[in-house]
Amino acid sequence: LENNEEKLYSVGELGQRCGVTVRTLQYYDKEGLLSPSRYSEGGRRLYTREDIFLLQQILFLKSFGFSLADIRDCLMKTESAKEIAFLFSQQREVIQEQIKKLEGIASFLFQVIGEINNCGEIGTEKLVAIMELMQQKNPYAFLLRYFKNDDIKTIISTINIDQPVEAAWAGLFEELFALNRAGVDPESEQGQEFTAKWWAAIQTYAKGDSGMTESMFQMGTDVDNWPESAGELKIVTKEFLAKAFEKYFKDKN
Amino acid sequence: LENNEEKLYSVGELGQRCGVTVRTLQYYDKEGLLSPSRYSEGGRRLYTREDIFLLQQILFLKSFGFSLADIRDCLMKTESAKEIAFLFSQQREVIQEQIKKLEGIASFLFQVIGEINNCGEIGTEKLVAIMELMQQKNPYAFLLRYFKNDDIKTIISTINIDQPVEAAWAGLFEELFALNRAGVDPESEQGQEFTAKWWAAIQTYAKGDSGMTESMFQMGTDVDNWPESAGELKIVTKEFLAKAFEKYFKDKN
DNA sequence: TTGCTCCTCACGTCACGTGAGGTGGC
DNA sequence: TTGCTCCTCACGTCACGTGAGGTGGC
Repeated sequence: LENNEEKLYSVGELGQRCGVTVRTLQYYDKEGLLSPSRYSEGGRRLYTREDIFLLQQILFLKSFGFSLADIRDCLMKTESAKEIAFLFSQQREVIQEQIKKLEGIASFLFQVIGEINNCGEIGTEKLVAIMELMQQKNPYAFLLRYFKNDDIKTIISTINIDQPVEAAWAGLFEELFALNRAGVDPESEQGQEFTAKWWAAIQTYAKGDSGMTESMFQMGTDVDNWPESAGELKIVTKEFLAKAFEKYFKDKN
Repeated sequence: LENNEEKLYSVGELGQRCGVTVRTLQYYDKEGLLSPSRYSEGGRRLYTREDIFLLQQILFLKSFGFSLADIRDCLMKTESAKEIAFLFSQQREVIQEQIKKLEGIASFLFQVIGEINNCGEIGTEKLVAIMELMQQKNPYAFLLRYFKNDDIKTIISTINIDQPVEAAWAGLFEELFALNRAGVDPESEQGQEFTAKWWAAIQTYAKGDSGMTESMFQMGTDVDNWPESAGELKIVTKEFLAKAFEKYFKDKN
């Protein structure tokens, strides 16, 4: 109960919000995957932000089919915000890969449906082909290498020395939040000027990352699904960026 | 060893191509999920096309986290090609939903990364927000209703009475295969004329299905990942459609 | 004080994995 | 005949689920 103490979560609270049961958290504790850094006087588990980020990593890796034993070996204790940002960008890349894979399956299904409607039949081998596509020996094994490597922290600190791109984005985000707080209209001249800068940054940043531009296009469309705890980010995205880009693209065409 | 017998798979063969072990197929048999419709003289399991389509349904539903008990109740024995086509189109819709969800997560991650680089910190609640997004109480429960309903077959037969859209696609596919077999150059006038028709059909068909257009844009880009057993479909898509659309969009801009 | 959450055993379960010992099929 | 696949028990395991009996905290 100190003064500027950060929020702590109990097993039940955390479980509910993250979609896991109390029993699961107790099990992870017993197995040494995730032990809470604090306990109440009565011996109850209290999870800090560090613990929660570990849980986030666990659930992410688990969703790609890794065993708890594998996961245990490559969890990364977070010491700086940069490290978190780095791991998040890794996760985003993996998700982008997954999206591509699913798009491949969807388009193949579409073709097969067309062929069935045409021939009135489907061959055994085409069925098998679909299943080969769906399993596709998970190409995420590289994840373990990425995460397992103890040098990651060194790599990150190296990267940090010169990263003009990251710095540029930090500046843009600062500006975005400032504009929103100042109540600037996203459709105003000032708002549209900022939107143009943001768009230019996307174009630069998305270079060589085909999924990124799409990801940014999608931005805003899914805001309604974001949970309440997204906080200011949700408001800024919905109230400012969504409106700003709507007008921006309307004017462009 | 009859004359026009279709290809049969043994446990090992099927397992290898579908990414499951022999033991798994034996287990599914014992549990009554999937028993092969034929056996060799020596009592070995032989899987027909019907069985394989059941396995396809099992693996698809399993990949969305359903238990084998749940799956057992809603497997659909396929009696007509139309039924297979219908179930495939359901699967494609679910995949499209999944893609949307992943895109939402990716864009949210991107925003959070930006905020971290800006503030140099990430709040506990924002971490939790990411996890709420990632779990998102699987919205695929409706799948069970879709598949479980015994009336599905009736529904399908009803739909079949008037389906000008499906008929149009069947015609287009027929034409596509014919053109390819006739060795028509996709970049020729005849080829481009066909491409325009195909594109128009996409525009119509994609109405109200936001993922569809994207899915079709992606078409061709992932062909290299398609397995060999995709057969003529792979060749037609790669050799004809991919080339045809490349030129088509080049000319359009 | 009441109701809810959380605690630790401990046994159960789901979906297979892993040999053990024997047969089928090219 | 050899090597590989496949067969059926049967016990093991991974990641929890499910009470059983008791305590913590607003």
